[in-house]
Amino acid sequence: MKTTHVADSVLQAALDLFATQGYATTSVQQIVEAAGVTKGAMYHYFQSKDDLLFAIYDRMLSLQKRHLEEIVARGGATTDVLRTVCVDVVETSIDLLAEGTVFFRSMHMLKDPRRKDVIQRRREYHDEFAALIAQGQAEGALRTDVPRSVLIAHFFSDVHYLSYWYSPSGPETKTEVANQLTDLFLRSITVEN
Amino acid sequence: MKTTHVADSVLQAALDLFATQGYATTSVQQIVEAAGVTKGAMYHYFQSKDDLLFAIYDRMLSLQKRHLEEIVARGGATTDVLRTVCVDVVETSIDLLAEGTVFFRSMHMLKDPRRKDVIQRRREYHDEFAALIAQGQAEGALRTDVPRSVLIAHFFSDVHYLSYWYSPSGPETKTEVANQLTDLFLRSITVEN
DNA sequence: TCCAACAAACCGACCGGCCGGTACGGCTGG
DNA sequence: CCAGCCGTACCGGCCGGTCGGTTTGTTGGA
Repeated sequence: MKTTHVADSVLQAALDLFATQGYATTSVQQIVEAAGVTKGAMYHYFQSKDDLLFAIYDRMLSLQKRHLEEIVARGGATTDVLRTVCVDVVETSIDLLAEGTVFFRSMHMLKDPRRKDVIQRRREYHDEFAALIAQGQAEGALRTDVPRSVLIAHFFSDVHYLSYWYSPSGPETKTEVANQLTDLFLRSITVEN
Repeated sequence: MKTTHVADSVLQAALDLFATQGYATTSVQQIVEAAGVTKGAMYHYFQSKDDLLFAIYDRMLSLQKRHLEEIVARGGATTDVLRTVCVDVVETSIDLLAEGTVFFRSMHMLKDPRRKDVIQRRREYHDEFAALIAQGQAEGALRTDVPRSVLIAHFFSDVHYLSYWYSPSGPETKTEVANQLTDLFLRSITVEN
């Protein structure tokens, strides 16, 4: 436990600073000062500044994927599963608001082997969601007159945009927003009665 | 015309590089080399690297605002105006895809007097859109059981996300996508029959 | 129980390199 | 001949990363 204290506080400081100032404009010196450690200590646990960014992404992607798979594994009617997934994705994204901010803003800064890795895992996540939509379409519950890729982009756009407008101290709780956005999304992609 | 040739090519090069590499990781040297001019020439027309970023934002915001006001001034039934606005915003955003990428990714890099200015103009734009939604609600055409701020975020999220997935060389034309996204949005915010 | 021996954790001064910006001089069209 | 236009060489500063050395912890043999 004691061993990872330095690494943890560095990661937290990096996350905060990256989210507020951006990755490129945050110096390693700022990070270690905010974390209360020295550069030497930091470079003992991380190989590069890039490592910090990747660690943030890694944690977020792992958590999101785990959530998605747990819900899908639980089973149920397709539309119910889809609704549960949507609500959970929004709620999780609100929990990880800072990570999301950094993710979308600074992904292009990752060096190449790791950037490819992140893109691939993100794609897998998208594909799993796409499979749910496809299943709903096959069952006749979801509309097919709009390309599936557009439907998916339409959903993830909401998730993506959260960090640009949602504030935990605002009028709505994360659960309310999650249900509202999910409702708007499902209403738009369900076949007319 | 000749006078602005240097300024134009610098701006174009800056836009391309900012969109692909990010603002902070693009050096002034790269920009002037890509534009085929020298640093001295560039600094004759721009005061700082910041100027380039602001010029890009300024052009985009002006164009978007002009479009919105023209459509609103043209008048008509509220829901028709709203549809026209939505389609136009998406189409315009696709035309300015690179600008959008830079905007959302690098806005936090703008120095403060100008950042405030950009945020303010963006807010005015949002407010004008919000007024349209409010009018639709007052007429009973749009639902009121979801906070208006959420409805608005729901729309702008689509616009925002375009630069992350849409490609002009992809299967769908900008007009198709504009109509599809507008349709999804309006369907979700219209009152049930 | 104590100490030698070693490893891991950590420190912080330092480095090469690049970056935004400037100084200044020459060119050139009117 | 002058005023704007542009080229070039250069600067101070900061940044990511390193490296030799010190401290702290741990192990094992007598």
